[in-house]
Amino acid sequence: MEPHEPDLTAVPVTAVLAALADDVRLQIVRALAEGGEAACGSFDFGVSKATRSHHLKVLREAGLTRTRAAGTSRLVRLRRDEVDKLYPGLLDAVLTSRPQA
Amino acid sequence: MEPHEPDLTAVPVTAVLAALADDVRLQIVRALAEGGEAACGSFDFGVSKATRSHHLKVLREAGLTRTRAAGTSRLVRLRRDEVDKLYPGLLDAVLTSRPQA
DNA sequence: GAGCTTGTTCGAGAATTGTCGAACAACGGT
DNA sequence: ACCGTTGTTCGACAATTCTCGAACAAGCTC
Repeated sequence: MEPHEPDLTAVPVTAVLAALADDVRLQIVRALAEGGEAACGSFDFGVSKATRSHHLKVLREAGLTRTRAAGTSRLVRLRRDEVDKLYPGLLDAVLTSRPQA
Repeated sequence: MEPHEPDLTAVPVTAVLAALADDVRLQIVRALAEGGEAACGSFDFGVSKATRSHHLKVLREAGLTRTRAAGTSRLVRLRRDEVDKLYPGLLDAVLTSRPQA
């Protein structure tokens, strides 16, 4: 069972935007942008682990993250370079916005 | 009845992204970016006028467009400068992506 | 004023999405 | 081998969103 990490060019731009258009997922992306690779469990934003797993799947299938197994954990990281190359300014614009707006 | 055009800084970034994360609305934004101000009726992307009106409302309430009355029509335009200032690169990233992805 | 054009608003239905608990799977340590 | 930890998957339910036709409102023209 592959993690299903698509080529970013194959993902509709609306799917990328939709992936970023959620508070929980945006918090995950912010954490990844700031802290680099992190275990799934390190994201605790007030949702159940089932919900968190769902959000990570959305991000992964939108081509925004990559996941690799590490023991009993899974490490997630942002596909920063690829996203920046295909959508220059997108992540910057989203990430530098004050978290509250 | 006001058009309800919020200050862009008052709109959550997730709402802005969600507004852009739809095919019909993205086509509208593209058309506005390319052709400047346009009447609501000029957008014909295969949806009913009720649906089109709904999408224009979403864009307006996300702070992305402004609307002004002009006779029996309403002219819509992109708030390009404001968006670019608050989210540099966002519109560029979205608009320059080939329409099909 | 009658009639046409242009848009908005009002339900309502279909589809998608976010959320959860419970069950399952894989790994590591004792 | 057992157990605890870490995640994923499976229904299920609630909420949101997209879509439409019909009704309504406002403005122009005859």
